[in-house]
Amino acid sequence: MVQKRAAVLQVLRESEGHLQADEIYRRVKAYYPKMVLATVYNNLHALTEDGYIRHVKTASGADFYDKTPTPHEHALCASCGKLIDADLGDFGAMLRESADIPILSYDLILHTVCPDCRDGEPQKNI
Amino acid sequence: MVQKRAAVLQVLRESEGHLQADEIYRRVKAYYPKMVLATVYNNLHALTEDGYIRHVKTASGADFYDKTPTPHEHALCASCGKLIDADLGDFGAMLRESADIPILSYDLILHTVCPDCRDGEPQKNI
DNA sequence: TACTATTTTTAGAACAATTCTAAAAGGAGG
DNA sequence: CCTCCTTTTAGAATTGTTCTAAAAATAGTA
Repeated sequence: MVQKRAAVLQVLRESEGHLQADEIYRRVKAYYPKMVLATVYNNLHALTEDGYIRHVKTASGADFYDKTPTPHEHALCASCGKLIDADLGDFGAMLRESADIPILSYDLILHTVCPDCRDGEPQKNI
Repeated sequence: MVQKRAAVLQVLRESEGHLQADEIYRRVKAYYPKMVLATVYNNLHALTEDGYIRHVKTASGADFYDKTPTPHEHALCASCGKLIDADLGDFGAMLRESADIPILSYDLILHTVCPDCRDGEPQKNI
């Protein structure tokens, strides 16, 4: 793996877990000032293809990249805008059982208030 | 309700049920050639606010507007790109029960192959 | 090492869907 | 027929992402 790709991966792995492309860009730039946003996207795509990370699309706003590639669900905090992991048990199986059509895949984003914001802390996003 | 707003609503109501803004624009233009895309968006927002229709956001590509405002789930056909209704029983309740966090709302889009495409018909979107 | 092929990076333009802005037009009520 | 409020228009702006073509880096192999 080439240096800049490794840096993108490292930044994401050292993060809380879910970052948007522009935040990854800002962080990688600290190491590689010449880095360009297109390179971040290139590498995020490559890393996603290769199964190192996961691309989490959202209906509103920028997509996130998740350092954990194994399938699980996500929630967006309505207060601070952070993406957090959500445990829904074996939701996928349940979904497939209850649906009246064959499900190839699905995009699910829950909207919640994250624990930090619930406890009266952060809220950087209002 | 003013004429153009009514026309937007009518076009959607006379459709199969789920249209994107630019398709609504094209259809309304048949009645009002001077219609402008911004007006379609204005009216779609107003109609959504007033509960006449429903705004269905997607993670990839344009959003849809649904003539049926009552809550239900949706699936996108991977073959032709159409949005169709999906019956998932009382999915919302099930979701809230199985989640480890409070759920304010959620965005869910299933990916499927619609009945028409399954039966070897349409596929306009490949 | 030298040569070639492939991959990665860059810079900047392009893109798509949507929103914004400010002005013009339309309609409603007194 | 004024005045106010809503709707419409035209076009620019925005946002996040992708594309393009050229340059640079890297790898593979003789």
